[in-house]
Amino acid sequence: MGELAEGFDAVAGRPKRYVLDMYPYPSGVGLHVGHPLGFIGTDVYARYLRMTGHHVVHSMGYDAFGLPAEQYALATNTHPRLTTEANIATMRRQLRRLGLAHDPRRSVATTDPAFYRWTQWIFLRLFESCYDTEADRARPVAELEAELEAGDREPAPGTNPSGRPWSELDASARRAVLNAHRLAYLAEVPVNWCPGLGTVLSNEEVTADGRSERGNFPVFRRPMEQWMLRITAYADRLLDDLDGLDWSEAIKTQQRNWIGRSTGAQVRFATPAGDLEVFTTRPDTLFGTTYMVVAPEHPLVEDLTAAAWPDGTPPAWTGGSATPDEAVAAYVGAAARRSELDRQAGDRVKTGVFTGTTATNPVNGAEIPVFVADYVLMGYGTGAIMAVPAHDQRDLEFARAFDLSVVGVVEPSSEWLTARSLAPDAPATNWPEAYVGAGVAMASGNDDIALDGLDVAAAKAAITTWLEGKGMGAGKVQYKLRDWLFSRQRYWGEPFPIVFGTDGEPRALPDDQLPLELPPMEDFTPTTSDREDSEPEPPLGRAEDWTSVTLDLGDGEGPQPYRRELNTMPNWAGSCWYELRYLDPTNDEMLVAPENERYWMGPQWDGDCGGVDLYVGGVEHAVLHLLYARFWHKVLFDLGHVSSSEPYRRLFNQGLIQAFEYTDERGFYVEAAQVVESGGRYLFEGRPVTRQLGRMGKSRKNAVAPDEMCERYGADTLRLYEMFSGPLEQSRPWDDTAVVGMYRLLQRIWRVVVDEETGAVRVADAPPDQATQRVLHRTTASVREGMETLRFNTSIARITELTNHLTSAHPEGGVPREVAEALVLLLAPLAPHAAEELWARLGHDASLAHAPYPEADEAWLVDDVVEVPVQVNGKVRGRISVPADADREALEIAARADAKVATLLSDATVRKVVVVPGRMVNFVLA
RNA sequence: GCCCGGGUGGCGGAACCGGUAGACGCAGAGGGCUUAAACCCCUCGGCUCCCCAGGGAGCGUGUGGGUUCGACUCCCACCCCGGGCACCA
Repeated sequence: MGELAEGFDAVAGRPKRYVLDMYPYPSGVGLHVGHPLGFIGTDVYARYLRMTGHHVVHSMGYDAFGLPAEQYALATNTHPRLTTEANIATMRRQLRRLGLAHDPRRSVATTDPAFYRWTQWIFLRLFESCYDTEADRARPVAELEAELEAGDREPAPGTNPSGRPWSELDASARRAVLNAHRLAYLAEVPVNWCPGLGTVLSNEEVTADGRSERGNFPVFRRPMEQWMLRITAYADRLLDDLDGLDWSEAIKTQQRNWIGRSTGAQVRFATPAGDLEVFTTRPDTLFGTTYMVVAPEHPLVEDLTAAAWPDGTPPAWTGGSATPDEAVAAYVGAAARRSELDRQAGDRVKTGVFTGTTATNPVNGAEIPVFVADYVLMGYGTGAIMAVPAHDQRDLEFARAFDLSVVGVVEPSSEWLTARSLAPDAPATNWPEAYVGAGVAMASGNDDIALDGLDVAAAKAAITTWLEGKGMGAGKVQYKLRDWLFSRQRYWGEPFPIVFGTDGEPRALPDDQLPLELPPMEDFTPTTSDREDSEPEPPLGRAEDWTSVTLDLGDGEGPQPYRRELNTMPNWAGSCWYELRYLDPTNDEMLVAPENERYWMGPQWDGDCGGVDLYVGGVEHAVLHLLYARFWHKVLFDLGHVSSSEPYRRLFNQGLIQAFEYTDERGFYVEAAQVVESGGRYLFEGRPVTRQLGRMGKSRKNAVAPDEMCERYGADTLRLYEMFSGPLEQSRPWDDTAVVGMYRLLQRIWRVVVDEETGAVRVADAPPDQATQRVLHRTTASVREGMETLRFNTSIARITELTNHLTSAHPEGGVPREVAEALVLLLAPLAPHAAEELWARLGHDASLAHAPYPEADEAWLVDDVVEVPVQVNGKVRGRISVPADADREALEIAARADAKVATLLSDATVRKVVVVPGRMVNFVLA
């Protein structure tokens, strides 16, 4: 340990360090051509970096291929496309052909016990760490406990339900307080239970229509005791630190939306059933609150339900029931039966029933009705809202449906009023929609406070201060982000390094007892079911010798009987930190030596967060892997294990190779390979089908196998084609016929060096002529630029131009050796196999993998003579050849001398002459 | 509905900071080599029209305006395509 990562590519005396990482599986471990794009792109770049003198660690991503295929498929039971060994064998073969064969030295197999060990080690750090609400940094729970014991601080608000001081708490209450601070904790939480997969899923793994992201099975909500990771403690930093990252705005926006920070206030409304708390982003509109709503799942629903309808209750509020009890029970029951799908795909007509109870508006003492309605979600805020129909569209729709009053408390702008043909003094009741724009407060005052005339921000601040002073509310930041559900009922995954004593309390395994390996099992399939009420049965529960053990945890208790945790960690666990392991892959004392981490990933300049220099991955990990990994990395940073505060400084999202897919009149996919085109129409078995561009996949019957292309043209042709067809970040269709172009290019380059008849080298020792020098250096500069900016397509175009120049300048061979060698070196990162072979034929013994990449000589980049366009009134009317350094005057004289221009100028008045030296001349006529 | 991307020849795509639009490749046309085909090599090509084989004119980067001597590039409005979020108070 401690040696500067020999990495895998370390070269003595090459000090420029570079970490290149990729997450190569855009969507599961299927076989589609999106993968080679990422693979090849990073490989090209890594080869270029090595040749330009960088010290490179090039990770090959989070390796799922270390698994025995059958076990993997059975254990996960989630990849419809990866179910046979043949599939994996095909993928491996494909990688071999691409020259990217599985190399054990370069891969960190996350299923390797040595890797498990450190994943489990990090989990224990999470379990034994808390976050401090004041410092918002991870630190050992033991520190917090000592401070509480010494009376230096009190438990953070919300972590101590009893409210009594630490010294008066019994052992179990103290554990509960500490648990409420831990970054990894057990909790009975409503989870996403997916019987089809036999496991629970995290929020991020559930799609918007309530199905599993993998396998597309229905998902149900139910309470279960599960391991949770307190990612919410990092919400602010995960949000704020996005600003310093070199990531696409699209991904940053997705993370921002997912974290969903909103600032507002929590306000308490008094009701006969107790206080009802709401969260609002618009406390300034408190005076416009005309009713309240609680979600059907709200714990106070029952208490809020009155014994009888108050006098004068409108019939529409009662849901047709004789008593509030009946009405609320019917509504809550109906809401519970509606699936997530119905609830969101519905027509969004506002429904609800009155509870029969009123609440008191704290600012004006008004008695306002409390409703139960499903447009309020239990999962956000407090599950209850104050409704301000004048300034919230949803509330307005509900108010209109139930004939509730609408009170405007923010003056609409005059534009808004005129656009709706409203008089300035039109009452809010007449507004066609809620006013949500900026404006000053009106009709908002009581004996104590007056908001009238304040703008929205000032009014928010004033009312929040007032509420705090009265003890009726407080400023509050609310997040959409939830804690991360971290248990899975699967066999395959890291077992938790946790055992339970006879008291039922969780205990950490000591670090020196890691790794905890999975027990060998005959049958490790999850128990799946199609019944919503089925019970989760983790496969590990069937390994009885493993689950019940007698251990000495080194805690002074001696050997004791324990029961192991039966759940395993989700597949995201390993991918949260694997990039660190590449920096020090054989270290068996720590996950990564600090000096290695500092060298490769430490901050490079003032204010730099550090991290991987370039991370290539698909966009679909925006709120899964990329959020989880940032969270883990920040915890490791807080605990002092890494010096970088972010894992991936720069993120590059590669595009996918797409393919045309064809559907028949019923909308079913037909075999794309058998569709024929005729006269602009597409026919399958004689019947017309519709064509669409989409992702490749077996189910879409449009997958093309790169294998065939490799077979026919070789890996280099495939690499070149994939890189050439467009920029790396862009998705684009696969075109079988276009592949041949790159094959021809390689053949022409081959023939520059080798005589095909005799096999002899046909380069000449003569020096290149001026024209060739110019093309060579120009090409070199452009190719380098394309490489730096990951625009490999333009680099290949420039190499093609150089090749075209050489073949036409030397049709019989005899290309100057130094030019031929430069050409081969330029090509090397893109087509390494062919380049290596040519390099050897040119008489070099050593590989060109670390040969210096050609450099452009500035002297050859400037032309003596340039051709510039001459415009008349902005239209090009001629071209002139002038010395490159010609001044304005000389340019104008030359331009006027051009025969055609002279004709156009002869009987016109030149009003103005614009001359850009070296660029163009423009005559503006009167 | 909101938030991100993106619209350039028959096709994939080039074009630095506002300065020759269409590099490079595919497909296509014509020619060479060949008994023939394939491979390979050479030439041509944005669209429309005009003179007559070499040029000339007009129109052209989703649409409509604007700024500028000059706009694929900058500004305003709109249309279309792709992706994400979606009753988040």
